[in-house]
Amino acid sequence: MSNVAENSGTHPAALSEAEIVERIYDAVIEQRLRPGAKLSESALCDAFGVGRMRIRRALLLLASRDIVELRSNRGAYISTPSREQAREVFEARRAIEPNICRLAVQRATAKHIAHLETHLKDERQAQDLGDRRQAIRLSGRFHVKLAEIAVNHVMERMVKELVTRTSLIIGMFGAPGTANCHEDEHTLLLQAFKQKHEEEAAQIMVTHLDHIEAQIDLTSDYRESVDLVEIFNN
Amino acid sequence: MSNVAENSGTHPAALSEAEIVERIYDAVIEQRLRPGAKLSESALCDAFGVGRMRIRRALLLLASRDIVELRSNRGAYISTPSREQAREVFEARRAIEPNICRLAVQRATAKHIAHLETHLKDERQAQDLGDRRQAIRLSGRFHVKLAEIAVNHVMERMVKELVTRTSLIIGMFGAPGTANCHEDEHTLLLQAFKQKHEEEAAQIMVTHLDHIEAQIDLTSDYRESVDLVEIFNN
DNA sequence: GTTAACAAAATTGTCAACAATAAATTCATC
DNA sequence: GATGAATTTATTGTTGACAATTTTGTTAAC
Repeated sequence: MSNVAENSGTHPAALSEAEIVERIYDAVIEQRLRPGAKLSESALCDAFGVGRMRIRRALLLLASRDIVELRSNRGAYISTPSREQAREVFEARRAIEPNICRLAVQRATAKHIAHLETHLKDERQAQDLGDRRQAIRLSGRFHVKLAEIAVNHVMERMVKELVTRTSLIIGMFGAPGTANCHEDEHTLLLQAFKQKHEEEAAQIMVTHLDHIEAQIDLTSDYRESVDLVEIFNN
Repeated sequence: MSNVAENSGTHPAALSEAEIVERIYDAVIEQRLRPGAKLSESALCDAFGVGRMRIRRALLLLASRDIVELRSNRGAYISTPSREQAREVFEARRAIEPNICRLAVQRATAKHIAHLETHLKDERQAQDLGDRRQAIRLSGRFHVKLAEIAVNHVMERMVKELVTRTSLIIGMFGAPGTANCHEDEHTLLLQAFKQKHEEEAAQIMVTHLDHIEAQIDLTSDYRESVDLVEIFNN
C-alpha cells in the first residue's frame, strides 16, 4: 500500500481524469507506451478501474496535447510524431526552456539547490544500476522541476507536454538504447545554478537541447512497423 | 441568418467541440464573455444547438487551458485570473513570442508580408471606426498569425491560449477602455519584418509585451463585483 | 487459388434517464 | 421582524442502454 489507496475495504478512491492523464504521461515518458500503441477504452477502464466516461475525457485531454491521436470511430492511439512535428517540439523547447532557466536561477533558494542535488544523485544512481525506466523518468522530471522552481504553472504545463512528446520522438527516430538526456549536462546546469549564472545556465540548456535533437537527427527511422500503409505506400 | 447555419432545411452541421472551443475563445478575446461569467450547460446547448455531452467536453478543454474554471457541482465559469497568474502569463509570453518573431522573420515570404500589411490596415480601420470588438480581435489575431508564419503549431496553440488569457487579465485589472495592443507597435514589427531584422523584431515584441503588462500593472482592480465572497471574506 | 461480397463481432459515439449536490424558497421559531 | 432549519427547485455528475461505424471472418463466385 505505497502508491495508491487501492480497493482495500472502503471506497477505491476513483481516479480523476487528471490523475489518469498523469499516469499515461508517465507511461509515455518511460516508453512503456510507444508511438502507435492502441488505447482501447475498455482496456483502460479495466486498468484504472473507472467508468468509460472518465476514460474518454482523459483521452480528449491527451489528444488536445498531441500525446494521443483520436481517430473517429477507430479509437485512441499514442501519437506517432512526424519529423516536422519533432522540429516544432524542439523549436518550442529552445524558445521556452532557456528562459525557464533564467527565471529558475533568479528564484532558486538554497533548499531548491539541495533538492536538485538529491535529484541528480538519484538520476546517476538509476543510470548506474541500469534502471532505464527510472533514469528516463528522472531526467524528464528534471526539466519540469526547473519550471517548478521558476514558479510558473503555465510554463510548467508546457514543459511537461514537450518533454513527453520528446519521449515519443525519441521512440520514433532515436536508436533503441538512446537516453533522453545526458545527465552530465544536468550536472553542468546545477553548477551554473549554484553560481547564480543566469546566462550560462540558459546557454547550457540550449546546448543540452541541441544534443538531444542531434541524437535523433542523425539516426534515421527506428520506429516499429506500426503505420504499415505509410511505410509501404511510397 | 448571418452568423450560424441555423436549422434551415438540411442538417445543421453539428459543431465539433473544437469549433465550440474556438467560438468561446473568440468571445473571451472580444470581451463579450467577461471573467466570472457563468457558462451553464443548458444555455450553451441552446446557443450552439448541440447535446450536453459535446458541451461538457468543450468545457473540459477550456478548463485544461485555464480559460474556464470548473467548480464541482456548481458549473463552469470564465476564469478570473489572479495577479500571480497574470504575471505567469506575461512571463510566458515574453519567453515565447520574441522567439516566434525570430522564426517568423526568417520564414516570412513576400506573400506573408503582404498579408500582414492587409491585416494591419484592417486593424487600423476597426480602430478608426470605433469597432472595439473587431479591433480587439484583430490585434489578438496578429500575434497568432506570427506563429502561423513561423510554421509552428505547438507555439501557435500556446500563443492562442496566452492571448486569450491576456484578454481576461485586461478584463480583470485593466481600465474599462483599455485596448489589448498598441497597433502602432504592430506597425513597427512589420517594418522589422520587411527589413528581415530578426533581433529588432524580437526586441520590439518584448517592448510591446512590456507595454501591455504595464497597462494592467498601474491601474488597479477594475473588476466587477462578481466574486462577492472573495471581496468580503478577508 | 484469389477476389469480392456478405455477415458477424467488436468498438466507438450518442442519447436519455437517474442520482447527487448545491442554491433558493418557504416556514417555523425566537 | 430577523434568524435558522427544512423543503423545494434547479443544475450538474454518472450510469447504462442503444445506434453507428469499422473491422474481422466467412462464404461463394470466378
